[in-house]
Amino acid sequence: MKYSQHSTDFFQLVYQVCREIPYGRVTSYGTIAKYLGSARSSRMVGWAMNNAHSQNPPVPAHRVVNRNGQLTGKIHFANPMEMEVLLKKEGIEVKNDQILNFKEVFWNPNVELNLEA
DNA sequence: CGATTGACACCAA
DNA sequence: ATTGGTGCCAATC
Repeated sequence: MKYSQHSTDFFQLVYQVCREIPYGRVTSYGTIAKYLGSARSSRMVGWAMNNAHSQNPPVPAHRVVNRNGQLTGKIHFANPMEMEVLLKKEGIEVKNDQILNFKEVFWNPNVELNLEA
């Protein structure tokens, strides 16, 4: 059932941004929300991820963590441990559900996408 | 339409 | 520094 798959949907925007995340990079919910114009909708972003797995091209939700760089959403993955594995495969150091070099791999769409534009 | 939810973020104690 | 509570926005039931 296609609930709201219009391109204007907030969710779609979230998914789109998530797919924009470069390999080996991660970002936070709040950052995405801010990029979309709703800085206070960080929770919405996380919720959007709830349907991320239902999207046709599954969004790399494993590259999205909270502002602490903590893998809070790993539990929502089919295999929670897969999130860590995926991140590690991308060169991201994950220890105890915490991205060690979070600051290094952090990707800021507000900045990078603007520079690219 | 009203109430609840949700993978967060921020402020206060 | 750590813990707890509140706020926010949109979607879902």
